[in-house]
Amino acid sequence: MTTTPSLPETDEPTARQQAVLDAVLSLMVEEGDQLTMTAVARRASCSKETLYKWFGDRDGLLTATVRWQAARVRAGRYDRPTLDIATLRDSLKGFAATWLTVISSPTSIALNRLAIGHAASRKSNLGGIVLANGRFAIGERLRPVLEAGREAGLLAFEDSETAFRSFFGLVGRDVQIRLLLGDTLTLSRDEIERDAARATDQFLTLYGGRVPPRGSEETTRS
Amino acid sequence: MTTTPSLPETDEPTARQQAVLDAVLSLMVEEGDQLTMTAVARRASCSKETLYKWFGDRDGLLTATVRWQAARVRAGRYDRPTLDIATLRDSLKGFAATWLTVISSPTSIALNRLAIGHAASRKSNLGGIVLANGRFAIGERLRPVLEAGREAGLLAFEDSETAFRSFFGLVGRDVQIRLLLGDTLTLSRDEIERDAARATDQFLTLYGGRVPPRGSEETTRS
DNA sequence: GCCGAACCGTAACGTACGGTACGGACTTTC
DNA sequence: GAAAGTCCGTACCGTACGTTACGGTTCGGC
Repeated sequence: MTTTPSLPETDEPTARQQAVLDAVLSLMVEEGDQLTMTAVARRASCSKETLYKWFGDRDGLLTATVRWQAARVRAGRYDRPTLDIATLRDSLKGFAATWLTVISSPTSIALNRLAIGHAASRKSNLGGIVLANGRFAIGERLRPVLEAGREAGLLAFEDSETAFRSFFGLVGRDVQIRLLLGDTLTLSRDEIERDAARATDQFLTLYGGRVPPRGSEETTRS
Repeated sequence: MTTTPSLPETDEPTARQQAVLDAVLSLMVEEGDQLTMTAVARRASCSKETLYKWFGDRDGLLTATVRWQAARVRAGRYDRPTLDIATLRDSLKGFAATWLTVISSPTSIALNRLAIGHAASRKSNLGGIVLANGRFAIGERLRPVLEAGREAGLLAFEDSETAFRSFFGLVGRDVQIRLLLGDTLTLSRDEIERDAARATDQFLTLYGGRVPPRGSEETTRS
């Protein structure tokens, strides 16, 4: 309690601090459980005293790590959706592929495992942070796309949130829970592209509006 | 290492041992993280020595608990599917409702959190056991239903596993990951019924065979 | 050249918890 | 009715790890 931690909430960590957080991430991916303060200090070539001065305590370090990774993932940006079906399909497919890539990455798996483990106890809701920057962030970013699609008559739904949740399910299916539980399941670039296309076509079949999804093509097959 | 644990793999635990395992489950749900051997002994009114004699070590106790809960869930049984669309729809809807009920139960949440936490380290794959008795078990039980539906011309797909994964996604959507991460999300009996019906109708829209899903009804709405 | 701040490496402390040992009580067996 | 077995309650041990403290080094400012 000598000094207040220098990362209260919002301000960007310094380059050195970012290096420490990257060390936490790499250690989390490689060692999984053994994420001890001593190991972090050794990997990051810094002293434990510095860790405590910067991040307060272990939870502070983990929280900063989650925020740091979230900020990195948030980097991607998406255009304003236009009004034709091809662009809409491309936007959805891009979202799906990005999402699959994220949830199947070792970093995401390790991070979600950590947050889920912490959600079991009460303190320091890493789970809430991960939810806000993962599931809910992508929902918010996809919403304008869906609503633009509806205004253009390409989609039909009452609640964009409900529609998104179906899309979410069609894209992710059982992938995330299987990976979190340790199933050895590798998604190649091609598989991700194919799954994204299939999920998008299925979503358009279910929620397509007055305009038929695409000519006379059938859409349920991959 | 004085005595070999009396629950090697297969045989049913005694009534007293079942009471201990139930104590573990209740403790897991209530206290989440603080699942210590001392706490289990106190809750179950038994000695730690007895715990170690019966279950070997902590992992043995947790493994036995997972198996015990799995055996309890597996109790449900399903009829041979018949050939008309109404029965198929009822079977699918029943599966969906059961699955939603299971994954939203506090016991399942606590158990999956524990298994996911353990999947991070190497030893003792609780994750594998949970996967085998959860995700994969329900897949195996649903497969004959799907294939009977295909043989009757009510469903069209190449791979039943692929079809099931889409059904799985339409049913579960983001529910499980949100609950695991600590989102406060309560599913009432009515909501589960409605979600199960919606997912089933959507699945039949995507994978319905030569016979149209049902008369002239639309199926994307809940 | 000197001072202080920042930081590294490491040793030390306190605690929590998995695992073990032991005494006492109750039940079963002969 | 005593010996043996089972199990409860509790004290104890060893270790791992979060947290703190301290000496030594580097570096910018004067």
